[in-house]
Amino acid sequence: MNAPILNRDFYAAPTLQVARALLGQRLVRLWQGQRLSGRIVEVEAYIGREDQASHARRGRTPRNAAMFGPPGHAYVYLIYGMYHCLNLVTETAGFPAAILIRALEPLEGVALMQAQRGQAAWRDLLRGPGRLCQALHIDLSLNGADVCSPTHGLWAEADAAVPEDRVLTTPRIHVRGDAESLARPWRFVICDHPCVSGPASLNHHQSLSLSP
DNA sequence: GGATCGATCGGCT
DNA sequence: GCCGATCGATCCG
Repeated sequence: MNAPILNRDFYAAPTLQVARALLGQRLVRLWQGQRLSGRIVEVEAYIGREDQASHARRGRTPRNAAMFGPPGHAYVYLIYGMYHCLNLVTETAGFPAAILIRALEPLEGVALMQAQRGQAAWRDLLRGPGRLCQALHIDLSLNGADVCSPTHGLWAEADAAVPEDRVLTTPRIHVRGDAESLARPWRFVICDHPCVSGPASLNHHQSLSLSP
């Protein structure tokens, strides 16, 4: 009696809405018959060709083709020659949009994931887009995989809802682009969650020091 | 064909 | 905070 797998309609919606709705849901990887999973605590949206921080800014290429495909599929790419990043494709075929999964709170298969990640501490196990792909055995073989069915061993399940006052939006981190793209608050995190990979709360000291 | 670069991470100063 | 690892995709000529 597992929770239902999030379906195509869930992903075939405005990307910012999907990004917000993914917080709190459970990302599941079936690996050699074992469930590895974590709660989604940090995501980033990449929307359209006008988004200068998106891989789709220069149009469709072999690497980013999945972003232009139908919703509810994975877009996985290799970065810095050593890590992978997982995105979930949104909206409609032909329009490039996806959500980068940046961090998870470990739930199931913790010992197996730790074995895969050099016995990383619980808090660091899935904290970061490269780390979570390593722990969940996600690589280029999953690029384009349908995540609306259990077929490829990767999907998201309905789980705990996150109340509005627990959600923080910030600009995306570690990205390049024009000032407009960099300013967009398209990063969504669960406020103050220990497994978030970047700023997880508004910094009161900074706010105070910036005030006259 | 060759040069450059990156939605990262871990180790070190 | 800074630096190097490491390699496929992309861009330039």
